[in-house]
Amino acid sequence: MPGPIQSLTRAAAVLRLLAGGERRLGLSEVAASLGLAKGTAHGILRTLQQEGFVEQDTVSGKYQLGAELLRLGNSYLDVHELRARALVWADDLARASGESVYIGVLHHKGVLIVHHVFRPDDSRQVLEVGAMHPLHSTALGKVLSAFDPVAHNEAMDVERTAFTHRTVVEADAFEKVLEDTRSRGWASDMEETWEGLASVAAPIHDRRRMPVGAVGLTGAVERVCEEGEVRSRLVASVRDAARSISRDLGSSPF
Amino acid sequence: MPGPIQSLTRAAAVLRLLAGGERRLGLSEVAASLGLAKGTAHGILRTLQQEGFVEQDTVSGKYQLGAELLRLGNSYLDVHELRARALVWADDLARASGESVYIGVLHHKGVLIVHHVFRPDDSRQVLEVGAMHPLHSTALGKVLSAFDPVAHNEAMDVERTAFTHRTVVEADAFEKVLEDTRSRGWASDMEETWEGLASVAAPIHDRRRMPVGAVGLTGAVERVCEEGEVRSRLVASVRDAARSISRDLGSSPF
DNA sequence: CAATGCTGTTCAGCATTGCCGACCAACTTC
DNA sequence: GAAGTTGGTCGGCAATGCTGAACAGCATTG
Repeated sequence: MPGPIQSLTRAAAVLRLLAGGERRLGLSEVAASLGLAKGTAHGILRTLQQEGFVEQDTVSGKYQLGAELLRLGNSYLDVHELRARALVWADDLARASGESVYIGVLHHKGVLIVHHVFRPDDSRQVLEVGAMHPLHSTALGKVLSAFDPVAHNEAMDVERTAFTHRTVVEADAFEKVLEDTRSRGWASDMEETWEGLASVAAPIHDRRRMPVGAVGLTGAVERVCEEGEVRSRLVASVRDAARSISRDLGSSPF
Repeated sequence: MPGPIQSLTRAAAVLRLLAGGERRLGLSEVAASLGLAKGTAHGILRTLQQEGFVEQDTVSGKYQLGAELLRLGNSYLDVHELRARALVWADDLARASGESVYIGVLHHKGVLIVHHVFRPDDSRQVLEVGAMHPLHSTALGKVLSAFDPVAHNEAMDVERTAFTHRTVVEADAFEKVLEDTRSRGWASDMEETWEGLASVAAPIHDRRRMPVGAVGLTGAVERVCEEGEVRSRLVASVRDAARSISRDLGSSPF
């Protein structure tokens, strides 16, 4: 395979750098962080700014991500077939379970949330579409790691940080979890990522029976679990939703 | 000002092209649409793919936008100061009014929605964050056009399409609408964009009293209006919210 | 069933392109 | 006011990436 275009990979690195740090970054910081000459970095930033991918604070001169990225990210969702098919099923699942519902796909050693339905009550919640969740500690991540070979490799490679004392970190133990997930067809997360929160998820397959994503719900452990186990009613709802979406995508049910 | 980087502007054009068409595009289509040699287009696409900005359907070989854009768009929202400050106020406004609330900023001859709170009932709604609304027919757009000189120019330049029979299209009449908006400090949209929907919006100013965005609500014309006029209670709520956000941004209230 | 149009992809040669690093101007901070 | 910053610019060199043609895999077509 021929080499990639230098200026493009550098521009992508700039965007990722800007996405990483919370605050705005100056030209010199960008150049130094990426090991580029100031002139080079400036050329890239100037072009990205003209295209709307980057904005410059007129007073401080520092740079941040631009609005065009939001627009393009939204367009991505529009063409995303899995998401489009899953919309109504996710809604039903949220209604039936009373919990927040997430749909995620594998992306860059993590789970990218492509759809999120709020828990159907009036509590204040923040939308997590576009956010990344860890592969090794969430129900969505475990499902992907168990059924998608690529995700499996990435999950084993990545450093599995312990978010809580219940997080499974050790390789052998984690592999065991994935085997269980494969055999029973769904995964759970009992306060392994966030204290007090539990989640359940099941895999979504496409027409060629390849795993393309996962659907799951998350909620307070007191509501989701019973005697240390996930309520079987919720497990059934999640698996039903996953099957329905898969069928919508053309996967035959048998 | 020195010239922009060729390959970058071309890559941006590719992304915008992919964002425009609903369906996936083939290499040849991309190359032809942009007037590039096939080899050139392929190099750009290949690099964008490696960076995750573009994905290729393995079976058809066609290209579509990639997941990384969603992630970056999300990061954009994280850094967006206006949005961060406005979150709670938008929530309160939705609660008080019982309608969906939008926050928009000027972007590329339109209004980019950076925040959207669902109408507080159980109806099925689609999140419009990242979507573009027209400048000349929505309340948000009119507010921006009235108070932001840049938006004003763009609104006058752009071709104002008539979405409904009530849309104000003609230049003089539109200018009149903007003057009214300026004098009373808020704008409305009575079925000028979508049949049956009305909206109200007010401007948000930053610490230097420059207009940086707008906040508004949208709902069924029967609920929002009364005897052909927007309910004054809703107008007051929207303007209060706009003032609160502006104050949060450091704009002095007098 | 082969011919013919597609598709995406590769490659080598050439000159355009954009990278580099020094330089400049405008602000802070001593 | 000097010595740091900062972001921004510019000329010259060569590495870079663009071009256009040729390739391989697939469908549809004659």
